[in-house]
Amino acid sequence: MVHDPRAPAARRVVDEEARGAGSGASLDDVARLAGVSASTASRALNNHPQVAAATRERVLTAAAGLDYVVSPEASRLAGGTSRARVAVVVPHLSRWFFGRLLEGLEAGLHEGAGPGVDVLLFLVGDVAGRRAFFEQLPARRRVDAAVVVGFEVDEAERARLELLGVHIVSAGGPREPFPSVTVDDHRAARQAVDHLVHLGHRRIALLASEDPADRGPDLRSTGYRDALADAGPEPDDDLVVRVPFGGPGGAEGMGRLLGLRRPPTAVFATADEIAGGAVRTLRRAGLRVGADVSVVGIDDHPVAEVLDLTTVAQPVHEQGLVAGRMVRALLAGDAPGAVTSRILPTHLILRGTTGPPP
Amino acid sequence: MVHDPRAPAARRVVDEEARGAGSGASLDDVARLAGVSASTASRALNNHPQVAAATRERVLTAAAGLDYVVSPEASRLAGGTSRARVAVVVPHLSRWFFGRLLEGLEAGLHEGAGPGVDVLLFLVGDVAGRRAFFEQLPARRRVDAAVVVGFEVDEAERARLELLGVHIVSAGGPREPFPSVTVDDHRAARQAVDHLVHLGHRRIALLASEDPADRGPDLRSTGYRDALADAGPEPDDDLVVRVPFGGPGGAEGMGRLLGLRRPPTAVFATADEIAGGAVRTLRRAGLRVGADVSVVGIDDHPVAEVLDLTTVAQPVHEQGLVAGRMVRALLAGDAPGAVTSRILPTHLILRGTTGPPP
DNA sequence: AGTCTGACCGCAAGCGCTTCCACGCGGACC
DNA sequence: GGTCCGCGTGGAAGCGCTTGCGGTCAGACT
Repeated sequence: MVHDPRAPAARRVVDEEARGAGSGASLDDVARLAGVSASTASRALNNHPQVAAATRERVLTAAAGLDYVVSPEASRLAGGTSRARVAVVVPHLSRWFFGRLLEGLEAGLHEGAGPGVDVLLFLVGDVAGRRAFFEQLPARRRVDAAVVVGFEVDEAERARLELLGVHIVSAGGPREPFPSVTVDDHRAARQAVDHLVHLGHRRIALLASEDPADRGPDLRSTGYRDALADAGPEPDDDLVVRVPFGGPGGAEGMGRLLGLRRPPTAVFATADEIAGGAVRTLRRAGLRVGADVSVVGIDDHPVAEVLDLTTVAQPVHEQGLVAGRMVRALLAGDAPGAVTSRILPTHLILRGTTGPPP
Repeated sequence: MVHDPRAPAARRVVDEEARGAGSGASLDDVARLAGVSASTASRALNNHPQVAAATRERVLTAAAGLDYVVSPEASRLAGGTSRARVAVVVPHLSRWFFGRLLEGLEAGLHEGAGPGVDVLLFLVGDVAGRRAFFEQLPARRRVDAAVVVGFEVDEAERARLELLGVHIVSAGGPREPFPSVTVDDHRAARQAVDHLVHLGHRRIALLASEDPADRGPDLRSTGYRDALADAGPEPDDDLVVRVPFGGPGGAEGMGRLLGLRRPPTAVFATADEIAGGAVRTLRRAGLRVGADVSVVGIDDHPVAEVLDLTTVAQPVHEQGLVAGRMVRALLAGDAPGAVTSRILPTHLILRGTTGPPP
């Protein structure tokens, strides 16, 4: 921003430069070329029924010839209809889960007819970034809806958005009091651990992400705990290992477990990516995965297929899809209360990394 | 807000509904509450030096109390400073490469001080979607710059954007006549294949993605061909297999190679994800990867680490980062010619899936 | 003491568009 | 043959903000 009052011209020049050549054609130009008034030109361009076909044609031609594009600012400001804007807030993008979910979200947001929406991307890795998002959003940008992916929104944040009239939906995170779509992580973990129990395992380890932000209150860990509690084996804290998210973390955690006096016969990892690392360590140690030691993960990440990893699949793309539809419903005027949250089912996929204990 | 008793009220109501509760506070409200004129309020909010500290304080307090947020439309329309908008155009999101690159891009776009930018996400999977993007962009939305990730932009498309004053930069795709950042895929392929050649392999297969859109004109394949041509082994079409991108594709392609009368002793896959599938097939077939058959990929995808896969790493995050900086330079007024394209280096990472032929 | 200089502030003019209203006009009607 | 009607159009009023310009004071000068 230039404060010097003597420099209006300068600012304009900078502006032009910054914005590029920028077609300068305005609605008035189009109207003039078509020999009509701006009002008529506007009506013609907006497909108003009240303009004569011939006139409309003339206006459209003029607009095309001038490479005219409406100024979205002016249009929206003047009360014209304009595409909705939705913010997508994600903590990561390089993890498969988030990318995949976003693909579904995109599909859900654009499916059907309608005017379509613009998607604003906000990558808020850490808590600070998240807080900044919720504080800044109002300050300068403005969206009609926000979908948060994979993390919990606290009440204050939600209230702030609602105050601004921003719809909010959550996908792939914890259950929320507002429209959300997710899976039952607690149950998914139980499916995984129950499977190990049914195979006869008693010493089952937990390999969990140490990042508290991952999957909110760690339902997958409590699912593990509850499954064990029901099954009989008394908990052994040595068998619970927390590691950084990802393959290297899993590999290192598995190493620690192998160093135990009484190593586990099976391992439940809270994510396939962690499980993958564990598998690698086991193989390197010369152990046969699925025979000497069983490993099960969650997600059905592509790596699971490659590793022949038993896992509990969750419908990631679909969570995004459903969330996208929810946003559209909200944007169409449905009351938030009328948009029902959904919990999508998960299911065990049997592959080669699990088997009875040796 | 005064309500005209007649028709306008109806419009307003619809608006309110569509936009949600929407705080109604306008600049005038703030000004009134603070006991100043709108001009002064505006200046105070925009940190203009010409307002008395006490006044500014009063305005800020009023604004906070009213939960006031500027209307970006009005602000931008009136010539106020506003954050730039950049479109990010990607063909996929669930693939690691794109997500990872976008993380770098985000970082590059937001680094340093400056006003920051808004990122509009466009997911254009197929050619039709891409075409639609380049045609639609002008129609309704408006961005200041676009970065295309991982695909080629044809001259007509580029010209269209330039006409509209939209800067464009390319990342992770082919080299372009406009600012772009990428790696030398041809060279990367050579690094991989040369490695196999140096180990003594003569029958080296190519496992390539069949999607012609992947990596544009398939430089990795030609890199393979050229490396072989230089090394001596005469080309054998049986050893060239094209498969759908991904693990399953790689697995199936490897199966085909294994069925050959004279199977290869080494395989070069144009992506780690494909290589991963190949490794799986080999293991299932009871072959020792790295001893009986060597496999090398490209990318240094996380799966490579887990599979202990030899690969040629490319700096994905950094490509995004550099692209983001280029956009900022362009937005700051640098001429496109002054922003030099970059080709980032790749390097071989030796792991366990390659070794001398049996 | 009179003038001058700034610091602060209000006025008003738009930014480019949409929409309400009024208006002219030709045909359908009695 | 004069109304009435409705279609197609232009005029004008904003949407909410920014900013050049000019006015109003308080001190700081001479």
